[in-house]
Amino acid sequence: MTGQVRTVDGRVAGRRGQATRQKLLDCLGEMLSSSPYRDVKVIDVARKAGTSPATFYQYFPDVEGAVLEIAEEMAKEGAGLTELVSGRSWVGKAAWQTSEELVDGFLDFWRKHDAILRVVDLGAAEGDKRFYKIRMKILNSVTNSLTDAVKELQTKGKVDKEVSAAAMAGSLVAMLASVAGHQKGFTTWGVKQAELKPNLALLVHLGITGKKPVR
Amino acid sequence: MTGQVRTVDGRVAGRRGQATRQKLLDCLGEMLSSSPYRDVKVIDVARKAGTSPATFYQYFPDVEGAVLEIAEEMAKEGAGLTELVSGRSWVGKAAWQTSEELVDGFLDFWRKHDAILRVVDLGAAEGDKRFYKIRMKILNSVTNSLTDAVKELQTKGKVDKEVSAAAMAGSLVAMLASVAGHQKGFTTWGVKQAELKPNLALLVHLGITGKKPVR
DNA sequence: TACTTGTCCTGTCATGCCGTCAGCTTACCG
DNA sequence: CGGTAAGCTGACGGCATGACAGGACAAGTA
Repeated sequence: MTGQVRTVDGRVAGRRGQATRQKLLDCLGEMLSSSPYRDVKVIDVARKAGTSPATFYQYFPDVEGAVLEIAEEMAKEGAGLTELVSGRSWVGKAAWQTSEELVDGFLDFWRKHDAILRVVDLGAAEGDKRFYKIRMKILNSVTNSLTDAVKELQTKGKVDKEVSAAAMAGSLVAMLASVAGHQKGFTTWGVKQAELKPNLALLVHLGITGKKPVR
Repeated sequence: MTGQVRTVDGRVAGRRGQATRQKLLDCLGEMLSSSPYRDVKVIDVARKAGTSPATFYQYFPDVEGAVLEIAEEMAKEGAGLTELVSGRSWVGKAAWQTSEELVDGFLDFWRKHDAILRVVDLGAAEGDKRFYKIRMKILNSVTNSLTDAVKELQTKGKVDKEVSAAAMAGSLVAMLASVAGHQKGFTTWGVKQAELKPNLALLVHLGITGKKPVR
């Protein structure tokens, strides 16, 4: 389905080529973690990978193109976030546990990939559809599951019909993503991780069920 | 207090100089709206302003420095967001109105300054303290007011003591900021502005008061 | 008006990154 | 061992960066 990995000039990448390519991606990932996106240069990535800029351009059209590649990879992993919601219960004590685990899982994922996610977020906010699609892919895996949860609670009459399930789920997920992206900021401001998580869980619970949690 | 506007080489900028400087800032602002941050070049800004790159460097150390300048200006305006919350009521029907107006005001502000806020957000996420400070200045104007509101409701016994007022306020504001930054994204995904706002207001209301709104 | 002073702008230059190409080296295969 | 395709890089024109010195300009002074 994905076809073979190809170089920019159309050749099929073999064993060695793929290794080089991967090394470049790894080095780019590291650079993104340590320096501002704006200052990441092709030549630096190449140097770090022990190769030349020309080699970089053999595999990627530009820095952005390579970032997209990394992001795509991460998005695949992000699809697994669905399991934080799907099949979970939103009733009684179980609902609280579901909320907590969702928040935990989400924050962990974000912390793990923060550098790339920053860039994806920027690209998406700037209106680049490719980045936006990737961001969607990750967030939707959670958003869709949450939307379903709300809808189900609505059919059971446990949540007001007026609530737009999609908007609610989307807002909650956006909140999680934003807070996750500024976790360091929160701690600097004096809010500790320990009190941040329960409050996020509380908001999730309130948003989905419309009620205070039973702990 | 702010002292005089100075050039990079220490001279005091006069009438004409300040005009040029401002023009450069304006043009930079426009460029940020129309092209990715990574691709904004000094030479383009200078050309757009009808001057030369050398002139740009007379007033700013680099693109980032100029962006900080614009952001600082915006932050001053952002301080006015406090009024969306301070002195408002969080009881009964008034609480719902307060929530709605907060969401409205916030989204408007973000839409107005979206380009520059994107960059500030990125800088803050990357750990740049200067950008982080600006982001704080804007968000705190709302966060602090909201924190006070929660604390007041807590002393009246209307909100659980366990809730961390700061964390709750911070999370809600982060949500608003994130959703605001991806407004276009939401509409693309099929969530209309009309249903987005009430749901955000609902979440704000739930988060602050812990109860469903009375409309 | 001519002169002086300090602000303001730009031409120019060395430096460094970008992105491409031709050509060399390496690996694989019959 | 030759052929073929993959893999890599030196080299190059082009462009942005950032610094400087010097010229243009406005305003005050005699």
